[in-house]
Amino acid sequence: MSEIITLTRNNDFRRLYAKGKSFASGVIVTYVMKNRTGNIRFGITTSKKIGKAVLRNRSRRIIREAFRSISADLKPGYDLVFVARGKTPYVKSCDVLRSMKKELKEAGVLN
RNA sequence: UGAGUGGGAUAAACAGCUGCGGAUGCAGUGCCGAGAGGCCGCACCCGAGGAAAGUCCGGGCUCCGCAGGGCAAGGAUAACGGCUAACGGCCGCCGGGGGUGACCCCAGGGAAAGUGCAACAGAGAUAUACCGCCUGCUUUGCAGGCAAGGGUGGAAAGGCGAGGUAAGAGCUCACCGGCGCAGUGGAGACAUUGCGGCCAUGUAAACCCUAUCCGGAGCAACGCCUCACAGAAGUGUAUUCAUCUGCCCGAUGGCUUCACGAGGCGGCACUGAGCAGUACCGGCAACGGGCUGCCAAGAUAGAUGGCUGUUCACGACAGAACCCGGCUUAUCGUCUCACUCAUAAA
RNA sequence: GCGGAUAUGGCGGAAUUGGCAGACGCGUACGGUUCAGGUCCGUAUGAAAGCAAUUUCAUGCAGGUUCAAGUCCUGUUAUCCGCA
Repeated sequence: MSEIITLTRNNDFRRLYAKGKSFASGVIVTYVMKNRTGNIRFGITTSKKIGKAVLRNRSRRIIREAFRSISADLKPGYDLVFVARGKTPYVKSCDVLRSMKKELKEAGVLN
């Protein structure tokens, strides 16, 4: 039985940026790395480049919603970080879902 | 009808399913953790803004010694009267400026307390005599008088007209302006009337002077708890040191400097300078009082998303983070109230 | 949360107490020197209008004070930095 944990520490994010594999599309960038906990751990990055607070919140919500609908089909034991890009707050969540699916399949995390 | 001025309200709406955060009630005392603590089920309710923003002011709250005295230094404000917990805010009013008008704008104290600066131009810039005008003489000029006219400049010794004179000049007079004194009105700024009388430019968003006000730091404040650690250097009992800066006095403390890990809870959402309404009372108004109703975000990587359907004007600026009162800035529109001008009609 | 700094041609970077802004260097273009290139020397170089003389607009942006603002004041935008 695996559970979903939110990444909070800056350390974890740094480790993923440095050592994780990355997959990119126009709306989202995904960093993937195996961990030994047996759980799925994920985090979302929305930098100030995206825009003001409203746009950053919007990006985060869309990504979280896409992740929620896909999370049942994930293999356990991975750390994931999703980075929003400039376009992200202006697209619909199904677009994010599509590219997230594609990137996770490429990474081999998807069942 | 057109053009405009000043306020106010609103911030797409409705339905269904699902997802997220929180309060309350009920229940197992089940699960996780070394511990402080945390998590899980069901029901029902609530869940961003007019600016939540900028952090420009004023408070509350907390700690620093509960906040002391004097002189400095620094900062803020600036007609007058009021409102307010307070304010650099608001209301009223005065003065000045703009607009045909509704109305709008003004850092709006002091330049005879002192200092500085005013480039270039110009004869001369706080002082003067270049061209001039007038008189006299020994007449290509010299001496004396004058400051009206010319020219320069942002600014040239109140303005304009008349009298006056050798030529001129507030030298005299009328009007205007400004200054001083007195009277009247007003709570006051001030207005107005009378008399006297006319030498001193501008700049204080230059230094400065006057009046009033200001202790510092901030919720990563601060308090409590759990596990871990209990170290190194310096001062030597008060003439030193610390408490926002300097000096003096006073007070308190006994230590000061460096090092000081990981985590949890409270603070924190609460009856509060509270919010909404009002055919009520006082006040021109800001506002105060009365009455009625309500107590409905509270996260901690940070809650509002997704899908479906319908409608329209097709949706701007934009996300609470300790809490209030303002100011400023951003903003697609829609509705509404009062008023002004023009035209037409009555 | 608290606090500070900066913004000037294509680039770097001057401009004393407010008083002629675009100094100076780099770059670019043209010309000269050379058989050729480099070096070196000279001229031009913010934008718009105009044949030209010249005029207007230009110090991040919007206002204000002043006779006069890159400089002083207020608001605002962007960038950078410090402390906890």
